[in-house]
Amino acid sequence: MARKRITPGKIRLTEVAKLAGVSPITASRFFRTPEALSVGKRARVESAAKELGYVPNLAARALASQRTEVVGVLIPSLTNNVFADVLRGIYDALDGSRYSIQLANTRYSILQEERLLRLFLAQKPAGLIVTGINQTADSRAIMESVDCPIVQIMEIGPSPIDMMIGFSHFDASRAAIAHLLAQGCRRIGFLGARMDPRVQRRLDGYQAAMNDAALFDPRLVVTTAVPTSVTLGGTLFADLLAKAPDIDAVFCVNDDLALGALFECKRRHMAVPDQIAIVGFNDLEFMSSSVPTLSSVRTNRYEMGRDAATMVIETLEGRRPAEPVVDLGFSVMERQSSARRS
Amino acid sequence: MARKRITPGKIRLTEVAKLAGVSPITASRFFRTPEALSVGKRARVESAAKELGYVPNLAARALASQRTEVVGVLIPSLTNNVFADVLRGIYDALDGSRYSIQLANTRYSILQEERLLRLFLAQKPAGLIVTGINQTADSRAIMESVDCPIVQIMEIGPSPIDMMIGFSHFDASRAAIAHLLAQGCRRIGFLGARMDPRVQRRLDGYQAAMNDAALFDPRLVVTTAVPTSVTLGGTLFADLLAKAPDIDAVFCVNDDLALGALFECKRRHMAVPDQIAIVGFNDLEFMSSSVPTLSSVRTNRYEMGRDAATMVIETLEGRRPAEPVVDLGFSVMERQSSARRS
DNA sequence: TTGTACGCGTTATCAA
DNA sequence: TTGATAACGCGTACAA
Repeated sequence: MARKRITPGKIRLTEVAKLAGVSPITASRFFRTPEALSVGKRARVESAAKELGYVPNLAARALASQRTEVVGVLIPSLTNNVFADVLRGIYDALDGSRYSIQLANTRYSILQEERLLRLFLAQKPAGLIVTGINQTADSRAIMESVDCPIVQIMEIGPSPIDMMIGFSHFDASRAAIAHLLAQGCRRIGFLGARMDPRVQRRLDGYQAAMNDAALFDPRLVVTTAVPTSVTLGGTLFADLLAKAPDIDAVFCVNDDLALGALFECKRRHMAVPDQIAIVGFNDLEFMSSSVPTLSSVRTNRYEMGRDAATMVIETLEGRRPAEPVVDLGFSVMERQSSARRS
Repeated sequence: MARKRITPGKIRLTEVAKLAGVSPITASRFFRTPEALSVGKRARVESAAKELGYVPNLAARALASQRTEVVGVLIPSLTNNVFADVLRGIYDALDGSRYSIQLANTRYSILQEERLLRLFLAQKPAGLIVTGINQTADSRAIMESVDCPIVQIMEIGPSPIDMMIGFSHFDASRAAIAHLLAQGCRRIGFLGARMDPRVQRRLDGYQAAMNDAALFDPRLVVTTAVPTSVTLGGTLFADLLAKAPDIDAVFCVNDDLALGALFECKRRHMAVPDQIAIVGFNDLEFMSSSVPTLSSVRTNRYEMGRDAATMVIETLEGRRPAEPVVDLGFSVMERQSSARRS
């Protein structure tokens, strides 16, 4: 009853070891800790592997070692430029390392996120990078019980699951409003799209700043759950003007909306900044080259991704970061679109 | 010498099977082909799995079955909006399915691509989606010897490795120039950044169209290897004006450059389209809401990603697409920026 | 520094 | 429809 499966042509570690004249485990060590081999055997295994075109079987490795070298990354959107920058940072940091990335898209749904989390964990990831601080209770419980470094990115808050890197969207938004107030603006509109948790906190920051100045008026706020776009910026700005024709400034929760608002101003022949000041959020590349240049709140997205990945690696290698929560801050980039002749 | 490793608390298939009162293989079948079980056992295994909180071990599964359910995706850039749309299509198509995605970034390097390809293949992917038709000879050889569906995306050409979906960048570019010629433009500049193979083919298309009209002049062409940006669009346009002050139109290889050129025109108080017509490429969302609206060549990026993923799935399920090469075409979106009063 | 023995958790194969 | 057996390819633990 020879119901063996043995595939004959296949190159396994055993084949490499045989050709090199060593035991399989020695060949195995060559790929993981080459410095533990004598120089002679090291060379023999190396050339044998090359000659046979050996490709390690990652599944077997993962099964035997009970771990993998993939870092799971959960982000809410692939389309959003903001995450593209974060991702670039993550890929850059992990590129030279032994770790690879498993990326998934939660589509701004924490239920979806929970599902993906379970999927990821079935693969025993080396580490995890997740977006934001609003997870389901189950997600949190799962992550807290898992034994791998986890970094929450994009924002900071109390009680990190493990580590955290980001900034305060509330403070950033409030700083943007403070800038507009300092420019002499009083009727400052707010344009928001998608309204995910971080955008919501920007709205909170706006409201706090306006309340502090005794200038808050609900008619100044226009939001929608619709995903953002430049076109939407124009639409929302038109809505805002309809509700509050006397505005002298508008704060947009992202730069696409700001650009859309600028175009809408052009269409209506409204002068920016003299008639309407505009401030965006994220400081995408185009903000500094539009006409007029657009003010925005710069956030350190690339650094966020890069450092989050680095925190994972450092932890895996036993050098846990001293500070589990990193505030990357932000800066208000004051440009022509909000330069009022007070 | 009992150096067993047996972890006690762990829930394996065996535990589930024991609780359900069936053999492990029966429990295994429940997760793969539930309809092959009798109704009674099916229910018993199901409740046992739920009760124990069983999570399948993907590494063991991959090792035993010699395959995985991940589709590898190789793209040259994460920052480029163009790929964000393609990715969204891929994720959307694969989302409901059993397959997950392994994404890697080649950074526009075919050597990097080859390295990543080897890495992916060590995981025995269910399928592969790669960008473009310019792979190294080794990459091609590797892919041709692999037994899984492979789709090349973004462009089409002769001799697909397996399947292909995209469009002709040469034709698309030529169509854009034909449009400008039809508008009465004669001195049509060309702005190119990054100059990857597909951009190069757009340049070829431009040159062919201009030669056909006996209007080609090397001074009209400005290119750089630098990655694209809106700011760069302004810079390149300024360079073009310096070399050829008499241009009456500019074709930009992407929309960021086009927007940058538009802003540069504003800065110089050059009327668009009356003095300078502008046409971009890709038709990103903002093109239709700028002032003036910007003409562009629309490409079906989302569909490309979605259909590429679908082709992989169909092939895996035994329904191989009738046509291995799919041309998604393009369309020239004629907007204000190129509407000349002939 | 190198090797022996065996387990990792699942599925393919064959038989009933 | 169900089950027994072995195999998937590698790493861990321990010994030499």
